[in-house]
Amino acid sequence: MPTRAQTRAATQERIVAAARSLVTAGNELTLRAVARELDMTAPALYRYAASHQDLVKMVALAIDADVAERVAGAAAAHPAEDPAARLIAAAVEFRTWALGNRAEFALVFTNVDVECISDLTATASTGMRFSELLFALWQQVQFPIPALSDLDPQLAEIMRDPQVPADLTDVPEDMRGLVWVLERAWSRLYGTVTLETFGHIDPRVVAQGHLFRAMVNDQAGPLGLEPDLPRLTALLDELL
Amino acid sequence: MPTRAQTRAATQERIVAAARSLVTAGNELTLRAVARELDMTAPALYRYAASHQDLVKMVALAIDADVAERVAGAAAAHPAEDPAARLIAAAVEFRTWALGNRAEFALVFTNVDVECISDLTATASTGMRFSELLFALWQQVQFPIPALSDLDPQLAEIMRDPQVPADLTDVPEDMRGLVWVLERAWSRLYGTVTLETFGHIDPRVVAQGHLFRAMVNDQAGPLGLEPDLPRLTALLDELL
DNA sequence: CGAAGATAGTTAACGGTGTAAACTCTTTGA
DNA sequence: TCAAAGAGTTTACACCGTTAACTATCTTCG
Repeated sequence: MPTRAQTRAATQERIVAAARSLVTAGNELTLRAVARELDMTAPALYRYAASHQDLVKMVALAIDADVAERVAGAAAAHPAEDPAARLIAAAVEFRTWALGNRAEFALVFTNVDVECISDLTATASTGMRFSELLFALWQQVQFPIPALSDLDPQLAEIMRDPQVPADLTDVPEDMRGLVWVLERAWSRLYGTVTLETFGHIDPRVVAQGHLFRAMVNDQAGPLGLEPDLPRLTALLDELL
Repeated sequence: MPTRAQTRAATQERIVAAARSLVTAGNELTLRAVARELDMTAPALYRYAASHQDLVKMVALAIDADVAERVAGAAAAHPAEDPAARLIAAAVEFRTWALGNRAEFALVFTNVDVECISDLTATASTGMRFSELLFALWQQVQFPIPALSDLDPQLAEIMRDPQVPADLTDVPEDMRGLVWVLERAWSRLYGTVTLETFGHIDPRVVAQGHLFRAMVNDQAGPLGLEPDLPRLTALLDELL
C-alpha cells in the first residue's frame, strides 16, 4: 500500500494535470473546477496550494517545463553536430506552440502575477533550453562574442555573475560576453513571438511567418550562421 | 440643463475613468467595484457596457489612447526638425510607462481576450504614433527602404495594402517597403519592452536599461541614425 | 400640451468564485 | 498504544457577473 507521501505526491500531480487540462481546453482555471475534475471539494485543494494564485503558479511552472521539453524535443530531431538546425527547430517549435496556445503562453510568459525569475530559474525553464542550444552552437561556430572590457562596466559586472540563463559558471571569464549575446538573442525570439501571439501587428504578416523569418535572418549574422543561411532558410520553410 | 445624451456621455466617461483608476491602483477591475466608485449599482453599468469583457475593452482602449498621447507628448518635447530625437523620446516614454504600469500594459498589449487589431486600428493607437514618428524620420533621413520587388511576393502584396499602421495610403507604391521597415521596428520596440516588463530576463539588465539601449543601437543602422548616434546615445542616457 | 415610449437607474435573485473555520476520519511515529 | 499530524469534508461568508422585473425620469411627437 502506498505511503502517505506517495499519495500526496500523486494527488499533487493530478491537481496540476487537471488544472492544465482546464486551461488547455480554454476553460477558466478555478479551484472549484479543478476540485470537480478530481471529485474533491475546493477547500481540500488548500492542502496543496496556499491560494488560487499559488495554483496558477504551479500550473505555469508545469507548462513551462512542458514547453521546455517540447523545445528540447524539436531540437533533438536534428543531430548534435548540427546545432544551428537544432536552434532553429527549437525556435520554430516555441513559436508554433505559442501561436497555438495563446492562453497558456500568456499564463507563463506575460503574467504579471507570477514571479518568474525566482521560480523559473530554479527549474528547467524554456529560456534555459535556448541558452544551452546557443551555447552548443557557439562551441561549433565560434561566432564573435564581445569582450567584457568592450561592454558597459555595469553590464560586464552582471555578465561575470549571470543570474538567468543556463549554468555557465564554468565558462571562463574572457568569454562571458557570450551571456550577453545569449540574452540578446532570447530577447529577439521572445519579443517576436510575443508580438505575433498577441497580434499587435498586421495578422497576415504573422500568418505567413514573415516577421519570424526576418528575425531569424537578422540573428544569422551575429550568430555566425551566414554561410549556412540558404540551408537554414529551407529548413525554416519546411518547419513553418 | 444637460440633455440626456450629454449626461450619458459624461457617465460613460466617469465609468471608464473609475475603471482606469482601479486598475492603476492595482485593484481588481470588477463591475461592482466600478459601480461602488460611482455610487451606482452594478446592473446599471449594463446600460454602458454589454458585459465585463466589454468594460475591459473600453478601459484598454482608453489606456491605449492615453499612452499614445503620452508618447506623442514626449516626442513633441523635441523640435519637428529633429525626428530622431522625437522617436527616441517617444520610445523611452513608452518603455518607462510600461515598466511603471505593468498591469495596464498587460491589459492593453498582451491581453488574449481583447481583440485589438479591429478596435485599436480605428482609434489613435500607440503603434500608429510610432508609425508617424518613423515616417517623419524617413522624410528627413531617407534611410534605405527595400523595394517591393526585393521582398517576398506575398509580403509585398501585404505592403501594397497595409492594414495596421498609419494611413500611408498616399505613400507611392515604390516606397511601400517603408511599411515593412516600420513593422519591423515596432516589433523590436514592442518585443524589448514586453520582455523587460514581464521580466523573463535578468532583472539587473532591465533595471539599467542595457537591453533597451542595445535595441536602439541595433536599429540605428537601418534607420540611418549612425551619424547621429553619439548625440542620440547621450539623449538616451539623459532620458532613461 | 400631453400621452406614449425610450432610457437610466433601482432591487431582488441566481449560480459561481476564493477562502476561512470547524469538524471528521485515517495515517504516522514515539 | 495513543497522541499528533494530515487529508478531506461540510458549512459559511463575502464577493463576483448577469438576468429579470420594476420605477422613475426624460424625449418625442400627435
